[in-house]
Amino acid sequence: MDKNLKRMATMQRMQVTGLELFYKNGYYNTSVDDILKELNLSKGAFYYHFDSKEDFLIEILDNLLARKVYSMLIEPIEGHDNPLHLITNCFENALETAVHNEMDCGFILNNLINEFRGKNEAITRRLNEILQIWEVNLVSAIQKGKFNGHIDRHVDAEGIALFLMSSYMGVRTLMAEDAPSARKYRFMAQLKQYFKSLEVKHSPLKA
Amino acid sequence: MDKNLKRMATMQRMQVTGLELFYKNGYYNTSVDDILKELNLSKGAFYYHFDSKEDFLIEILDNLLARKVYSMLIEPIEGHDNPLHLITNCFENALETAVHNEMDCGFILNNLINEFRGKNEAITRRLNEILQIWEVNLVSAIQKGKFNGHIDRHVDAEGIALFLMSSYMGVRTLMAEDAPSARKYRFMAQLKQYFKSLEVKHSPLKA
DNA sequence: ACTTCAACAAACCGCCCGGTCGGTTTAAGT
DNA sequence: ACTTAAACCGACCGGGCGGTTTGTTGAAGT
Repeated sequence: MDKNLKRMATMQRMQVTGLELFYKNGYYNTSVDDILKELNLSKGAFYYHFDSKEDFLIEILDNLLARKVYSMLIEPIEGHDNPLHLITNCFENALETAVHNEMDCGFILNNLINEFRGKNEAITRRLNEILQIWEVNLVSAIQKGKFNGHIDRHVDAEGIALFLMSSYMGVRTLMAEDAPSARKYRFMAQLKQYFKSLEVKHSPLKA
Repeated sequence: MDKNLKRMATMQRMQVTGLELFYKNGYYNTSVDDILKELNLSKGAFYYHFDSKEDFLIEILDNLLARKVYSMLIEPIEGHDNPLHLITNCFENALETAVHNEMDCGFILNNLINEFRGKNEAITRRLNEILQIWEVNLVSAIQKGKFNGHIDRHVDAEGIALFLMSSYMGVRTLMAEDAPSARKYRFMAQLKQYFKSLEVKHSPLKA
């Protein structure tokens, strides 16, 4: 179906620039016209493809944001290597991407969550679902590390996951404000320091 | 001057509810009318006391937010005790306050920074100033701890401060989303774990 | 008693946004 | 060549927002 192809292409274009502008300016401060102006399209085109601005956002969350989080933060930590190494590399790459992003506006999931909290239940739930998927995968990676002998058996996997998510979300906000490269470097150093305390304790007498 | 007293009282009331609503709904999604409706005041009263909505916000940042951050996050870590203990207690209290806050909407400084990034230079600068004051005080507390022998001399004070600010900002966002009490508990446990790795290394042979 | 002015009320203005709708173009099917 | 429907255009509407202006009140000063 050629028609269907064009339809999908146009919808995709709209969603991509929509996500960009929502990221840059927030949802409520981005008008539908702003998005359409960027694409040289009209309002008729928009409301032909989407029911409403909110429906548009939901499509973006499911089609683009969820996949983005998965490919950048979840998929890289899958595998059977030491999860602390996997997570370190994953964060390193994610932060490096942020550093090189000319217009870094922080962690978009964090921004959207803050914007919709207490204002739109449906959107908030969807955003939290993405967070939960991230959390679940972190926890299971850590537990796998405990089982495989990479991580101390006594640590709290849920606690570690929460600490990782918190610090990542926070540093992304701070990196967007000032000195992204320096802050990334400092953050990664402290993360490694924290991870060292989670490794299995080798007998000090044996060393 | 009785007049001046009343003037100050009205302005204070406006600022307090203004901060509340900006915290709950964000700045751009809170209309001046919303604030005035809450106080049964008119727009005339508002624009008699303040030049604009932006001027109003700046007054709030200087008069209320900066002091709030100082009293909750900076003043408690001043002193000559072990700064790791001081920071632990400070975070414990700050997070406990958030847990008991019926309408916790995360860390307001984080929310405002995300909302104004790339949109209002003057506001963003003021918000960053508050962050910097926090950072400077964290750094100096840690350095004092290094000097006093509470903290390992080889650690990077700026890195620790950044890591603390990041994780705090992040966990406040996550606590506002779900399971605040459990998340606070888990977070504090991991923070203590991290802090352990920063303590002065006692000779293992001596123990 | 009269003036003065801070303090507030309320109507109003211009702008912008989300959403609608009738009309036009494009292209596939026959 | 004609039909049909998808894809798109752009003027328009209702409502809400930030901000202004004009008018009213009430207490202090003389």
